[in-house]
Amino acid sequence: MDDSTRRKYDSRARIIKAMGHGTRLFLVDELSRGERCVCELQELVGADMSTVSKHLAVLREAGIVKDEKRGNQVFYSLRCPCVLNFFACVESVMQTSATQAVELAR
Amino acid sequence: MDDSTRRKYDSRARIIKAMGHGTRLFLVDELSRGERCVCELQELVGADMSTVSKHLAVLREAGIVKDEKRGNQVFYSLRCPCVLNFFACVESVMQTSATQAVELAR
DNA sequence: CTTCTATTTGGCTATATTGCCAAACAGCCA
DNA sequence: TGGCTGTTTGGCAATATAGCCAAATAGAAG
Repeated sequence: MDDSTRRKYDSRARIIKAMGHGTRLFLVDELSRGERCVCELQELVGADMSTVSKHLAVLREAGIVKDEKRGNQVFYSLRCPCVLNFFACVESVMQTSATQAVELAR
Repeated sequence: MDDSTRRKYDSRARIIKAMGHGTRLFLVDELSRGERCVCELQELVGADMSTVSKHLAVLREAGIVKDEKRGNQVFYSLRCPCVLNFFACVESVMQTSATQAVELAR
């Protein structure tokens, strides 16, 4: 694999990797229902505010969410709702695994 | 977020995370064109065979690929071709970022 | 200006991931 | 059996990530 090919896959993987964490996946799912401010998200996640803020920064740097400051709050929302397609595919992978596990057990 | 919710998102994130690495994303892309044995993939990736094997193990454990031993070779193939949907979405995220960057520059 | 609230950043430790080498393993063939 | 090829596993060092606390920043309101 040459350098430019590697860069191409690395940059794409970076976006996927941003969703590859339980908390961040939860944030994306929650944002699919509309914009939320950091404090709302922090409440839902139940982690330190700084932790949630850093997760949101990862999603923002990957281009998955955007932020908008209003007053002294920051509202986050999905920039590319297509990321929700991931959920259906992941369910299908889990389904396939589960089905196969049952078949093996028979 | 309660424990069962956390587990739910963690297990889904684990699948996404498996794709969140340049080499593994490349492997999935290559496997979308048909099954390949480890030595073919190793040739294409250009890393140590053990490295490629470990990446394939990550994809296998996530349920994304399956392996089949024939003779003394192991052939890998996609178990859930829907993962290819990720590519289109990732392109769209990159497109959005690029478009916005251009607009900001104007 | 001071204070208060909301958020981000810096810094740290604990943990996880990556990629290489060497060794183990498995199937094939002489 | 012994050697050969293809693959996986164990182990290690380097690097990256996660999450907490404390400190910095920014806007709002007194």
